[in-house]
Amino acid sequence: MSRAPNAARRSESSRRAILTATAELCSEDGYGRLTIEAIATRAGVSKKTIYRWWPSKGAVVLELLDEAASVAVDPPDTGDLATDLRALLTEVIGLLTPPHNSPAIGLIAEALHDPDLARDLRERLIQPRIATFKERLRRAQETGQLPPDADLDVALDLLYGPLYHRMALHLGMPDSSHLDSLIAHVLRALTPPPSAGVPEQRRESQTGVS
Amino acid sequence: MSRAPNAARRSESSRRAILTATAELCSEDGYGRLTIEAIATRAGVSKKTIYRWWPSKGAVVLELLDEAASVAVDPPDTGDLATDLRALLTEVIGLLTPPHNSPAIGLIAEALHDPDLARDLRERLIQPRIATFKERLRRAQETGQLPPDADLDVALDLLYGPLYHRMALHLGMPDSSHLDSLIAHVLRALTPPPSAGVPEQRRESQTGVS
Amino acid sequence: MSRAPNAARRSESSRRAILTATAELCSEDGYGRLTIEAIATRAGVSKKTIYRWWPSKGAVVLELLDEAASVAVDPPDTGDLATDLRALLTEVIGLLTPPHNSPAIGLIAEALHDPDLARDLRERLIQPRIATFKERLRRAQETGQLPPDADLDVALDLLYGPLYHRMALHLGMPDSSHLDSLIAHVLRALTPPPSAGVPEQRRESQTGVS
Amino acid sequence: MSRAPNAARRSESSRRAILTATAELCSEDGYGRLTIEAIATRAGVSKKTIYRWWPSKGAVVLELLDEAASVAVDPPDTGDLATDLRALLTEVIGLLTPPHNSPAIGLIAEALHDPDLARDLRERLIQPRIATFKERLRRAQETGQLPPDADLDVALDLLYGPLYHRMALHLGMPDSSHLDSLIAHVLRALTPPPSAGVPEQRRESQTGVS
DNA sequence: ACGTAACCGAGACGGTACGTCTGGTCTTCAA
DNA sequence: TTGAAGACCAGACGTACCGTCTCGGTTACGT
Repeated sequence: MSRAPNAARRSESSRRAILTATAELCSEDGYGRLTIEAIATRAGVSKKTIYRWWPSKGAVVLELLDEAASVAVDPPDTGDLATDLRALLTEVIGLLTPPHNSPAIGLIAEALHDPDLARDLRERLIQPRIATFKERLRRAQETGQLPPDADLDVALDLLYGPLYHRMALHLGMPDSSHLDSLIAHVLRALTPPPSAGVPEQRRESQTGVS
Repeated sequence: MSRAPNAARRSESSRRAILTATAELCSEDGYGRLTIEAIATRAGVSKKTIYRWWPSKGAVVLELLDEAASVAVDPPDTGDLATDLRALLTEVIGLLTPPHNSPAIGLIAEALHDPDLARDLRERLIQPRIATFKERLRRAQETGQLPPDADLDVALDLLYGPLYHRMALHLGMPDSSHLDSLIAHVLRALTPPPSAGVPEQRRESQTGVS
Repeated sequence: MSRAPNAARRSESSRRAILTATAELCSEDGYGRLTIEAIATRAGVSKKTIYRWWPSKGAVVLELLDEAASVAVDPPDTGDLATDLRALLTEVIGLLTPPHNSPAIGLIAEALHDPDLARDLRERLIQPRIATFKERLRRAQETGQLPPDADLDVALDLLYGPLYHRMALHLGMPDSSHLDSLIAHVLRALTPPPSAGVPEQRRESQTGVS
Repeated sequence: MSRAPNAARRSESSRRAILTATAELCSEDGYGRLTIEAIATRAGVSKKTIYRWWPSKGAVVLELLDEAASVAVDPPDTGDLATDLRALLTEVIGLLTPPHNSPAIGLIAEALHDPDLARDLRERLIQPRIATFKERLRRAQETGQLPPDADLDVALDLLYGPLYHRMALHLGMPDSSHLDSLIAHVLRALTPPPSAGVPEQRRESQTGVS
């Protein structure tokens, strides 16, 4: 019969101390070494206070990333699709490229056997970015940079997929030219079978990249 | 100054018991609940014996998968590229689709913060499959199903990437039609910009898929 | 510099609720399981309110016993000393014989490492009873049932001592015949060394018992 | 399904370290401040190791006292009963008179709400001393210092009772003259109603005390 | 009569210690 | 002289209460 704590009376200073301590410890020792005990000690906070507001250390880190992300709800829009996709992918590459032991990677690892955390991760971090991504593609359809019937879900898979693939298998994130090549391939895949002048349009947008 | 154990005197029956126990426990409780202690108890083996031959529980599971995989070194070759890619991807989908709590997923999760395990995983399980995959693409180039300058690394990223993407974010494995669509898109991406009869060839291979 | 609360404004209903809840919890789970938190919850009272008026859970229980005790200030006096001593001892036996987990015993246990509580316990529960006990013996001296120079402190020790001895070591409270025997021995101890007809006097008083 | 640990393989050095640490902490901070955690830390031992062999901190302290006691199985026997009783009682007074925060008192307090510990305490510490005490009285009966039908259980109650009474109520241990007086009274109580030369014998023993 | 002091409920907070768990190492003993 | 059995150190886990502390709301006194 554990009743929910009263969020109104929550101590913001404790919350801040916890997130700060988590960030520090995470960058010092890596997500793997991160411990609720250590967070509590570093933050000068009772373990109970952490457990009161978060179900697991993963949830704390998720909130940390959530804050840090400060999601740009509006997608970048320079007018050139490839450039904007590059920007979006580069942000994710940043999250998945550990200087040491990335919190994002740790979070994904933990979510792999914690369905609750997985759901939170998806809802709070991933879905907003997916929406942003699709919004940009939708604009591209409006401007004719992409055909109106292009499958945006496939685009999502093809563009983000490689990053997770490489993360999961420790294959190294794509460098700048890999990235350009990937984007070019995917844009080509999304264009309709060659019939008329559509390809020219695509080529124009690619030209804009260089 | 820990001396290496003498592999020649290793007890094969212990090894078998350990792997069997690991398999059982893994399918009963899932990788997450798996414990060296539990393996030792179930296998009737000392913990020391496990630590003597494997550095971590991940390594045990890796060996388990390695055996079970008995990789078909030769790629499938029905003559139709899309069909064969489908077969290759479907195998991976099987590994990444947990009936319960897949050992493969657990292994990937653990490898995310264990570089040694990651290396072993890559060398023993992943690279052989990548080689097989590329071998099939190379044959496709020889038969003209793919252009000779197609970037096989990009193909790898685009085809396997989506699976890991979906695994990592719990988005659900692609179903049959998703898969067809992905393969079709990727094959289109790999063909050169429309100039000659190549597109026809591609369309043929797509027809073969349906 | 915590100022003393104003007793005049104290809420009697809270006090009652706290004592009632304490009594219930004590009889349900025993003194050992009793916690301030549980009392507060059961009584529908803030923990602060308890701490405002009592220094410890022991103090609450002490007040509970104090109320329940409703000390008979006047000692029993049937005219027969042994009978009256029996009555006095029987009351204490009742307190120290747990049907379950006696609050009195719990209180004594806690007082063993809480000097403040020990003092309160002595002053509020014990001393009045000792005074009553001695008052009865004094009357016995006046009526000649005890010699005028009988050592009343020794009598106290000899009569109550066995009860605490048995409580402390879980030896079981004396039954009816033990009790008679104890009283008889102690009365004999208090009589002066045999010189004249004194023994007869004692025997008379014993006869009065039947 | 917790299997019992194998006592044969128990580490004597750990056991010693634990008991030593317990003794130190007990005399430094008192029984009340004693903590399993602190014992483990001080002893350089895992908490698990303590819990493996003892059910509670009380049990550890009990074993400590048990060792320290190294009970003299043979009762003192100077030939004078009162003198020997004095010696026996003085030993107990020593245990129950805290220089600070006596382990024995803490143990008794804990046993008051821990029946298992109470049983152990009785069997390992108390009963042997009771047996020793009664053995001395039995010899006194043989030498005629006590009547053959003296009730030894009553003697036990009357002699040890006062000590526990005073301990429980923080009344202060009896000083030397109190003690003499108590013993004298009890010996008188154990002698039969005056009829023959017995009193002389008693008086002799009393003389021996002074 | 009305401001204000202080009690009240509620419960979040920093802490301490609990007893359990798992990981990896070290010791013992039987074959 | 190996290897099964398992005790050991280490320390994080999540829980239970502790006693302190705000926070509004509500008496009830004192001016």
